[in-house]
Amino acid sequence: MKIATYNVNGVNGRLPVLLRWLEESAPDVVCLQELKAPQEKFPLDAIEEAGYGAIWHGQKSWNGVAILVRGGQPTELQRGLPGDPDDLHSRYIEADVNGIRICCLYLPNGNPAPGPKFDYKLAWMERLKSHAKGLVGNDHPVVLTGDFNVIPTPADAYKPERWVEDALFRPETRASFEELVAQGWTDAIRTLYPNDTIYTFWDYFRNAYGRNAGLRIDHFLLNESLAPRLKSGGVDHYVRGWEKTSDHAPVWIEIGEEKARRKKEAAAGQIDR
DNA sequence: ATGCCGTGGAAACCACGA
Repeated sequence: MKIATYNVNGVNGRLPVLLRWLEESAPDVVCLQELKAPQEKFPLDAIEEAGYGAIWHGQKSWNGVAILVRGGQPTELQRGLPGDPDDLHSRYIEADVNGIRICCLYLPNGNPAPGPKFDYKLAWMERLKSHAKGLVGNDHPVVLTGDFNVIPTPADAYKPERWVEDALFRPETRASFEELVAQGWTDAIRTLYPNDTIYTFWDYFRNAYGRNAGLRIDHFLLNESLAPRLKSGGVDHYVRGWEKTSDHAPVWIEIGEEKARRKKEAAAGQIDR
C-alpha cells in the first residue's frame, strides 16, 4: 500500500497539478494539507473522477486537510485535534483505511517566534503528543503524516544556521518533536535514508528549488505495529518543478502486507517467541 | 537578513505562509 502526503497550497488553484500527480503516481492513500477552501468548495467531483473517495475538513482561506483513498472511501475516526474546543483551525483529520489508521495533520507554522502564534504551535504539539501517546503502542497500525512544520535536525535544512530563530527550527520546537518521536514512533523517511539530504519544501523565490535550497518538514511517523512493514519511500521532487506547483513536493511510503502468520497469531492472542 | 513568490478573499490591498 502506497501512502502519500502532499501540502498542495490551495486545492482548487492546484487542481491540475494534483490530478496529474495522482494519475502518474497512483498512491493508494493521500493526505492533503493547506486546502485553503471552505468545506463546500472542495473539488470532490474531480477527485472522484480521478478514482478517489475522500473526506476533508475545510476552512475559508486557510488550513484545511483531506484524506483520499483510491477505489475506496476512508472511514472517518476523528475530525479536529482533541484537547481544545476553542481551536477552530482545520488542521487534523483521521480515518481508518483497510485496517490502517491514517492521521493527517497540518501543524501550525508558529512564526513569528516568540509570540502568540509560536505559543499556539507549542500547545498544538502538546495536544498532538497527548493524542499520539494513545496510538503508538496500539496493536493496530497507525501512521501520523502531513506537514509538521518542524525541521527535526540541522541535516534537514539548507543552511540550518539561518533557521535557528525560526519557529520551524527553534530548540523548543525540535525538543517537542523529539519527545513525540521518543514515544516510540519511527521517522520513516529518515530511517530509509539515514545519511542523505532529503527535502520536501522549497521556497518559491530566489530559485530555491533550482539551487536545492530546501527543508525536510513533511514527515511520516509509524507506530510500533506498522514500522516493521515499511518497504520503501521517497519524495516526488519533480512535481516541485512543474508549472503552477505547490512549494511542497509529495512524499510517499510503501507499506508491505501484514504477514499471514502474524495476523493469525494476533487473532489468537498469542505472543511471538 | 529579507515573503524576493504565491494563494485566497476582499477590495485594488491585505493576511498568511516557512
